[in-house]
Amino acid sequence: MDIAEVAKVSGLPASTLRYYEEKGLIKSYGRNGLRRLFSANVVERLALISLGRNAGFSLEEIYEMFTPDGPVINRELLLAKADELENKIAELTAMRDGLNHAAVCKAPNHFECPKFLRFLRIAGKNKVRQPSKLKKGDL
Amino acid sequence: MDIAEVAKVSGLPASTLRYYEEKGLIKSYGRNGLRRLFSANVVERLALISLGRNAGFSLEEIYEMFTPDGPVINRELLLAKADELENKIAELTAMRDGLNHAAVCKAPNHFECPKFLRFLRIAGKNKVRQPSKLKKGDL
DNA sequence: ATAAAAGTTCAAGTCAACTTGAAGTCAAGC
DNA sequence: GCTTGACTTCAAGTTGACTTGAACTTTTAT
Repeated sequence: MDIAEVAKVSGLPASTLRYYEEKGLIKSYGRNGLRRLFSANVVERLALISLGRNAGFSLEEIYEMFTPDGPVINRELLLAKADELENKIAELTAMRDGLNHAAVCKAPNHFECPKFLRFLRIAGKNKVRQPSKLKKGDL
Repeated sequence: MDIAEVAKVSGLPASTLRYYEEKGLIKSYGRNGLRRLFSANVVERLALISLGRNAGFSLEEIYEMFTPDGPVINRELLLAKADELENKIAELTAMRDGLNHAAVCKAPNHFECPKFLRFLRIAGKNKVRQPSKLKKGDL
């Protein structure tokens, strides 16, 4: 497939595909003249990347998950990431419940609603790192 | 509370608190000389902001969720956001399962493992917008 | 054979969400 | 009452993830 076709089926702009290739997240198997040639499985790989991005992982983290770390497969890493997701799922669930409640709650201000505060507290129990970077003693 | 105390209990740097105030996400009730004074409830508000950020919402989206939209409370918006979360939860769950499986899978390459591909496909069913912006026909 | 369409590189630009630095102001403890 | 350290503003810098533009090369359709 050429880059335009990959762009079409993946929904990602060609510029993004070049960028991902540069970062080592996908690769082309060769060239037709100057033009990159991609094999079909790149599409699944891209789906996985999008999934990871959507889940809040950085491109670098995703790269690490893809890459066998030395001779051993990165079993530990994958399990750790699965665990991160587990925590995040719990958080999102609490937030979803909080929002659904807030939408119908009669309290003048959600911070005065005990139910709402309870969801907040549940969410707070799973201290998950922030999306981007966080330094020193944050949270 | 002064800014240092809020920083301490929230875990966020003072610079972030000033930034959030500038963006209208939190407010100080007054000043002691130049110094901002915050009431205690700002801490819960910050927890909610962090939760939202962690869930992948932008500061602007979070601001909108906080702000009653005209005379009517933003019921629709909150329910829509809850729904977004619902989709995201499904995606994260599929990804978590995929990772847990990949960690123990014997297949030489996950893209050849039918189980793994199934998780990918499940995740793909819920088309959720990307974390940042996405244009035209993406995904 | 040739011109348009599509691809290429590389440098620079953009955007959100902060952080950092310089220069100044105050309040509190001694 | 004076220093010191915590705070202030404002402008500029940073990072990740891309996007855009200019200048150029091919492929492909006519």
